[in-house]
Amino acid sequence: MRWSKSHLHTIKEIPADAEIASHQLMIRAGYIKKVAQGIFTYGPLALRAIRKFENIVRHELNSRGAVEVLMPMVQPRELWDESGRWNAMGKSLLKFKNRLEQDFCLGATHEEVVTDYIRRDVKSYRDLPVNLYQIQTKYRDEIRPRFGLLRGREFIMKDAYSFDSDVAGAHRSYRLMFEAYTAIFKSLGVHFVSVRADTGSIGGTMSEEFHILADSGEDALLAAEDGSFAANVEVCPALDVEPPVTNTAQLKEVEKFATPGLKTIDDLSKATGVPKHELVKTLFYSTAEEGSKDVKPVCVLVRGSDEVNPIKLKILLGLNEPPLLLTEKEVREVSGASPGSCGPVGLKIPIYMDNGVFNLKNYIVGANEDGFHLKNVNHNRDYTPTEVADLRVAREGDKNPGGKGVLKSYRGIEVGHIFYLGTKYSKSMHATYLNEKGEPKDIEMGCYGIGISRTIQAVIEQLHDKDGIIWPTAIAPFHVHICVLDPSDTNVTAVADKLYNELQSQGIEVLLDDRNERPGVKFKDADLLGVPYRLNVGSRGLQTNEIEIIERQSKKMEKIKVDGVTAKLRDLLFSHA
RNA sequence: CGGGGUGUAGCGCAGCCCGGUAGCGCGUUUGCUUCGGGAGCAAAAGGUCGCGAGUUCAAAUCUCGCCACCCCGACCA
Repeated sequence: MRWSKSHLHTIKEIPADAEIASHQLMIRAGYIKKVAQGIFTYGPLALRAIRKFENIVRHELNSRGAVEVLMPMVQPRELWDESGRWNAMGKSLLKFKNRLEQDFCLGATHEEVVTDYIRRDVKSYRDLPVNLYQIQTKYRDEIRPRFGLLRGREFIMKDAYSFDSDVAGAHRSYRLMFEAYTAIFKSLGVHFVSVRADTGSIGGTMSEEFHILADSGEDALLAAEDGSFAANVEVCPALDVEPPVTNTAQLKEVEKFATPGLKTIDDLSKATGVPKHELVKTLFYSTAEEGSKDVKPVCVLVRGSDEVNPIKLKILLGLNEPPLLLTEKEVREVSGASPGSCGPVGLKIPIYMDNGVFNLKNYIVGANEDGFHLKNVNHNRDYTPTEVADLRVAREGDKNPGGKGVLKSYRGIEVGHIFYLGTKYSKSMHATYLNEKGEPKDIEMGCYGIGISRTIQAVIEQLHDKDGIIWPTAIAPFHVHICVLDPSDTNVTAVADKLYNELQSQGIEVLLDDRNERPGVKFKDADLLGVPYRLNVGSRGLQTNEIEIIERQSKKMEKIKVDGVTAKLRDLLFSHA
């Protein structure tokens, strides 16, 4: 591709509305242009990177028996009513009416459409298993789009759906996709991890996320250093390194004492001298469905040093969404006191206790009376917890639930997510098959997503330096970037053109900077765009029949004879594959 | 939706407090000189100051309303 004819435009200045490096670089390098909040046009170079990544994905999926299809972006309400998600998806599903006042939505995900598709054709166990996927634009009406392609409203996604006749088969399909995803992200040459994850609104019982590691990532991850365990903090079991010693202290009498103005655990710890991990925090959550007037409050107890993980509460209570904290007013109605002075004693609602509280004795809690706390409180004497469970947020330094050692924290960008769905959709949408005995059975399903456009930017977020992007060869828009340093020198342009043609004939993708610009401008732009190898073709070097080859990542330069360039690049690009 | 902030030339910003000629840098166009890490000089084009109303002789500037965008929280590939 010749720069002069390719609508490539870079900018020097950092755009004001881009916060993180990858977003700034994509805009500066002209890869993307914002059209509306969270909606972008992909420029020619971005599209090349996207297509390359798509083809890696296709290759790994096809080779494992998945079949590509393409489903509609506009979907009728009826299908979403069948699964119950027309309402359950909430506002992230963009709904609209056509001229006949019929309801439609833009595809945010395709479980409904794909289940409808297969149920029309799959009749027998002989038709299974099958795994269908597509690469397509999705629309989700995100609350707050940000970070460019990392959280867009419109984005390119690969979504795959597996259909099996039994659980064992579904697990095989799941493992196969796990292997495919591992191969896909490995081929990008980035640091990534797979972690245990929450299933969110998709549903299902088994789920793993793939993350590209980056400090600016939105997800907090915990992983053992020996690789024996990794999870999203959302679902990471919280285990104390030192198992709590059985406290054999004598139970003392409950005493009420005044704590005027003490509202936080910090205040209380300072005033009483009791360390935070021996204090008990009392919180209230609403377990009611969204939009319902009823609050259905529950009480949660954790140590003062811990935080409640609402997702664990969601899972424990079998809710669809993580419960929300009660407002101050609601807390007052439930407990009779404001949030700083609440405790479990005397409450008439379910009380869920975190494991960490269980071994405490003679502890301090709020008295459910403003300005007062109780000391020497003990559960199973002064109140009875409904259930004791793991409810706190795990953190760095906690015991590794999968083996030896402790957990370390990382930040990641979620680029892939695989779910075992079971029969959630096949049941509600009546997707059945006949087994060997002629009995109708619900089809076992799995679904598997990769954020294609997000991955492109996540790679940049992990691989860049102060000068620009550093593409891994696998998804680089071009392999080689030729800088024509003296565009008015016919000898220089002749050599550059010859190389351009010769390299392309060998399957090497070349961007030729043939603009009438000074060398410095071209060097800066080459670094910004991030193509793995750069050739400098200039009159100075051609005096000795030499040109320079520079590796983008290391900035290492080597001079080679013109004749040797093609062989050298073939060696660099393809030999170790 | 809650909290904070910003809207002035294609991009990045100043001007606003204290009302009176719309400015700077980058980019763009033309010419000359330059030519290996974002060149120099000269000239030029380009703006309903987010939108609407109000106050005033006079509003980018003061007041009110609306809109858009950005940042911090609850969702997700």
